[in-house]
Amino acid sequence: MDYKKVIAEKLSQIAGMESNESLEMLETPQYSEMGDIALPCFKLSRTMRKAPNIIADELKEAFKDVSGFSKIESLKGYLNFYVDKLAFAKQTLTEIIELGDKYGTSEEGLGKTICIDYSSVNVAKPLHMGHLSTTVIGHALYQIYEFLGYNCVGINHLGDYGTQFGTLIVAYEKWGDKDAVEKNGIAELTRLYVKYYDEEESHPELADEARLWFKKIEDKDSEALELFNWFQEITLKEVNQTYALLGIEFDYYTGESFYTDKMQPVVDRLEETKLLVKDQGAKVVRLDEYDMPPCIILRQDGASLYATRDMAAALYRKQTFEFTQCLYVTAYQQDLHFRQFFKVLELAGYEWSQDLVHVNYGMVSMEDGSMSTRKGRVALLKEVLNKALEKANDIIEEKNPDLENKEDIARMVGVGAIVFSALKNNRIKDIVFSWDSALNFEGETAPYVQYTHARATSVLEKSEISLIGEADYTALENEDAAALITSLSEFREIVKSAARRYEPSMITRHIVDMAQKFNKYYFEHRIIDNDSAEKNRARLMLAAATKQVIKTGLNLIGIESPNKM
RNA sequence: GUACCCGUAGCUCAGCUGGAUAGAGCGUCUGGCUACGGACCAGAAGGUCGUAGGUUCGAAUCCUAUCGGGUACGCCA
Repeated sequence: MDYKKVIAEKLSQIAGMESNESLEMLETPQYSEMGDIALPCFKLSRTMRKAPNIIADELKEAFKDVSGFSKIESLKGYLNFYVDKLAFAKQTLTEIIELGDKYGTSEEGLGKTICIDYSSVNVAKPLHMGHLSTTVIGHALYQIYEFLGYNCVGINHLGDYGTQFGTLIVAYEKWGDKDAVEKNGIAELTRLYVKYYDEEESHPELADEARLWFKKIEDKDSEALELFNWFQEITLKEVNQTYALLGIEFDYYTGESFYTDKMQPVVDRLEETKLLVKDQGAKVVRLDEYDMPPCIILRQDGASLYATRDMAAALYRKQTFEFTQCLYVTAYQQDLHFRQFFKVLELAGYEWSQDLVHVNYGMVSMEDGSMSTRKGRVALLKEVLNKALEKANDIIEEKNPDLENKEDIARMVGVGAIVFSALKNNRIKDIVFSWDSALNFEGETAPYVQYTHARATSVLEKSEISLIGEADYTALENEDAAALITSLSEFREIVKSAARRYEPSMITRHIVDMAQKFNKYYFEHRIIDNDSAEKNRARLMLAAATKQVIKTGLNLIGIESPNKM
């Protein structure tokens, strides 16, 4: 039963409004003393030409016969509805327990496909902290949309195009060693890069060689391609270990180079629509009308650019996957780029350009300055994860040394802590990486929530009463239980909002909210007690429902829920 | 210079399409394990919601201006 709908329908009858219009007027009060659903009557006072408090009084009478509410109260121009707690508790808990991990799912996405472009690792470069946000946000959105019934396509848009790969071949040919690369992977490739740039200072002619090698890659010269593919293989093998640790898999690893032969149609279309104009030797699309600098499509030498490739990729994805939306999870530094190429596609007549979404996020920097590969200030993602894992392990040794599968649990907790910290705040916020806060396991953190889950599990295991059978929900007639049940029931809407706003942090925060309310309840009330089996059952159902929703929520943001820790 | 983003407690942040008394966590101080897991719970202290106008019955939320911080602005990605 949807209480808001019931109220909205009745209100529509009385005030003669559309039902969605009256639904929008309803809100959830800030304080539970003011009821569960509130109708502010201020706007009605204009059309009804009466004082809000009088309208509220009158509506109170009109709502008298509506069932499902234990009390309806008129207060200071608000009409406050108090839902029948017993019925609500029964409905919410039985629903969660019956649906299990399906609770919160939806069919809104059936038959729709969403492409998610995230993580975008560069060939021959390691994953560092700068990749954390895109990787975990993208993965969370993937999980969330799948949960809502969408078909998701996860794409790792590899950075595998550019002269840099020519330089890498030069470096490898001159100073490289097959075994060293096989053995040390990306670290060795990075060493070769650095060596190259050192040498280039005194031997500028190396740059010509690099350009030549890159040209060979583009021309699909077999020797060049073989080396390049090998570098890619080495890179993927290594980064996949980190992805595995995070529990992430991609459907496609189609990088920039994949689109090199797919750009002509884009250029042709821009020519046909007369959007492409020559400017200082380059070909651009002017965007002055839209308060943006021109979007460069072709360089003076005729070579394509970032925007050109991204447009080719968008076209390809539209044709291949027929997406209803295509999300790009990249940092806000690229805001302009996305606004530009979305606009160019729109001007070129691709009406689906409005389905392209730049899911931007803030930058990660180190405490002692900004993140820079050259200055060696990057924290590698795998190092951060390993450190968190060690910390989790230490805590387990200290608090629960007899725990089984310690390594597994330490992985879930340690990795969870890092993922959680990246999904706790709104995407747009910049993050200053600090070991202290990343390795903090108390308060609003993954371990806190996981601990709550383990606690609920523990109680459930301890009890011998089955969840099936008559339950006496009067055992849950207290503020703490009511607050928890409300929070659990809000989960569905939270998931939908998180999807609508591309904001996984909404889920993260709600999980914390549920955990806090459970812990409060747990502290104030016994779950297993010496009263009737029916009362015990009601309280156990509350614990079971909490366990379920926390687990589902954590899963959506890519975090596991250990039963013990 | 232009465009966009951010500004809420000492710190890190919530606050949905404007609604009643602005909320968490961390840190500080204090208290709580003889019953289901103390990675927990409770209490205290801490606020001109950057500033100034405006719209409104009502503004942290919308508009304008302004200050502070950030990002991006043609042949890199």
